[in-house]
Amino acid sequence: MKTDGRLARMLHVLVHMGLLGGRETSERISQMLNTNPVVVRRTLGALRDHGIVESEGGRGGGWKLVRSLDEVTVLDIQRALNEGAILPAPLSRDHPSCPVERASNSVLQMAHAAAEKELLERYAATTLRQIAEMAIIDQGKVPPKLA
Amino acid sequence: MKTDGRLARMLHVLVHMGLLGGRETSERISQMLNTNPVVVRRTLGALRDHGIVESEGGRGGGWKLVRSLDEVTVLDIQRALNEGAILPAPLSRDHPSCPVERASNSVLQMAHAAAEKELLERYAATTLRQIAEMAIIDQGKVPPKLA
DNA sequence: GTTATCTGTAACAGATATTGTTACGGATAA
DNA sequence: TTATCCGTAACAATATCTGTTACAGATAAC
Repeated sequence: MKTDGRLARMLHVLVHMGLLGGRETSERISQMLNTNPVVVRRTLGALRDHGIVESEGGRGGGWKLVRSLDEVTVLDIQRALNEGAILPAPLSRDHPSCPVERASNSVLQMAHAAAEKELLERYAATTLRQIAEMAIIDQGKVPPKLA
Repeated sequence: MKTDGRLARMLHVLVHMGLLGGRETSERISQMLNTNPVVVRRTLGALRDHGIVESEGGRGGGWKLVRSLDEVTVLDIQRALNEGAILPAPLSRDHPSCPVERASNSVLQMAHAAAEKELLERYAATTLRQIAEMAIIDQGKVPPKLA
């Protein structure tokens, strides 16, 4: 299964934006993410539609985090990127009326629901501020002069 | 993200095979799964390599469940199909030395590990027998004459 | 008002993974 | 010897994210 790296990238860049405070162009952000400005505009566009960042065109324009780092959770970003289930159960639909298929699907459905609940709780409990603080501590652990 | 339907399909068909008791051809199994015999041979081949089913070629050949329904868990099937992580965290690798990227990845890694642990526990606690019993009860709930 | 910046989007190729098909070689029992 | 069946290669179809190029529209500087 291929992983979707947008959530990790958005967490990364939003924390940078929150720490820097000002407006950043998609060009600069694309350098932070080692990718293309269009990819940045495409993905940040979803966050703008959910009121997490704002964009401004023209000279001096760019992207800015609207809410405080304390007010944004990992779950907020996840929901902005994808409204559906995070861990959809991989069910089969070969013979929907077959009791065995239904029982198999039911088992998978319940297990995935429990896993998703665990994931959602942690996503909801983690703010961008906490990530920023982890990063600052990490930075202190490995001073440039010593590492 | 596209889902991988092999686990659900294998649970479905293994329960049928366990209840029927005998040997089934990939042609018949493909009808249970509403698909192609080659898909069946491909997927059941992975289970054979893990000692869950056996295959025999030639006339009268086919596939047979080697272990009892009580002895096979959902986790056994999952592991036979895919040895890797079930819920790999979608991390970014844009700037591996950036503390912010590392902190973001760390948060995602821990959350997914917790979710996967929950999922594994349920997979390990569910046997094919339990699925078979659920199917039988389900069948009783909706008698053909009434449904 | 012209120009240099920036965003918004369409369009298309590339990578990856499962699924569906066809084709054919090899093995086994009647 | 023949009718079955598995094993596997090969290829197209599908789906999703990603990377790129191209261009239209908006905005501030001059």
